[in-house]
Amino acid sequence: MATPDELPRIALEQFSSAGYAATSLQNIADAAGVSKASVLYHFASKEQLLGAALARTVDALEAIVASFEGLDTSLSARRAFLAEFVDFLLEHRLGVHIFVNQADALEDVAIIERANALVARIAGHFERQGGSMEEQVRFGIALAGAAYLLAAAGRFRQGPALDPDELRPVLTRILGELIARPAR
Amino acid sequence: MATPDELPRIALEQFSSAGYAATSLQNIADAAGVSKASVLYHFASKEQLLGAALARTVDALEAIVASFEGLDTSLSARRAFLAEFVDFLLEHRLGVHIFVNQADALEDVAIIERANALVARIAGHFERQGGSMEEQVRFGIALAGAAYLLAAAGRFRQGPALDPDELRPVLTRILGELIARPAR
DNA sequence: GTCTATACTGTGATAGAC
DNA sequence: GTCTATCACAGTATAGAC
Repeated sequence: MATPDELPRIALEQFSSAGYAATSLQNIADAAGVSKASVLYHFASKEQLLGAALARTVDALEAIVASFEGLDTSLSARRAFLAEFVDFLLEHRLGVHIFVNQADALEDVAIIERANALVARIAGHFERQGGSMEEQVRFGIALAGAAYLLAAAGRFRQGPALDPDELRPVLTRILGELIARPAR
Repeated sequence: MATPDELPRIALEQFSSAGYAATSLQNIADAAGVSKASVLYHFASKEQLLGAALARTVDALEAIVASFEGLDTSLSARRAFLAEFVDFLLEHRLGVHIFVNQADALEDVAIIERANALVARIAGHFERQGGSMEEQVRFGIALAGAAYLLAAAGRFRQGPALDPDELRPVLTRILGELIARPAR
């Protein structure tokens, strides 16, 4: 039986893998070993539980965006952003997965709106730099591709699951090619 | 009021954007201008409607996989595959979006299992060529990134929505960098 | 072939005992 | 703070009139 402060983590796992709509409070209560009513004692609604599950992820994203917007538009600044961003993706992979894959299904949920606005700010910054549609596309592929990969890591792989520490340099290199290349 | 053969297309749009679980038969019936019972007259269950909505996409994917597995592992063969693949992504963007983003939420649905097996075959082919975990990661990012971008195109963009014909060369170049690079 | 009406199940949320 | 019991409602699916 899980303690109440573990509920957001348990909920996050299910919201990420099965989807918010497809995950019932009963599912979460069962996984936590408590009753549905007990879950709703700590979080007044399913939506508030989602908010609690995503709070740390949105805070981390906000910190990244704030520091990023203070930088100039040089390649080295992009590379610095990238390192931060990869760490963020690795640490908050389930939350990011929800933002990317369920953003429009959950578009009227407060915390999702907040996250969408933050992603739009990053994307806008990248677009202003390159000015081209291609830069926008590159950023979208990098974000969504990484989010998918980290949440689904191992689904299509026969071998052992992907290890975060093994993944970090690979992800940094690939995302670097996408969004922090030298200008052509 | 839509004709019955338009129902799969209408359903596909909603399943892709709002998610399968979050889309009710009532939503689909309303969008089609018919009653819920009428939808269920043509498709015996919600799951069968999903199957009809995804049928063309899975068929197209199967054709691509079959032709691809007949090829050798040269760079030119990869490039040929890529051209086919980009066309497939552009034409079936909503279906691909469902496969990528809702695959594990729908893992016990027959047509999703079929699609998962096909994607695993492509991924396995790519892995065999490169042999490295990085090749697998590159493929995952390319697939999921493109799927997200095409389904969500314009969500984070202030300007006009992305045009498929404008997008094709850009997508081909970016995915080419990811999965059809010259060997290093 | 489309509709209204209905059966049945599961949902989010609340009340109240302990 | 956790539980059982219950509420009102929406979900899929079916029955039967037309």
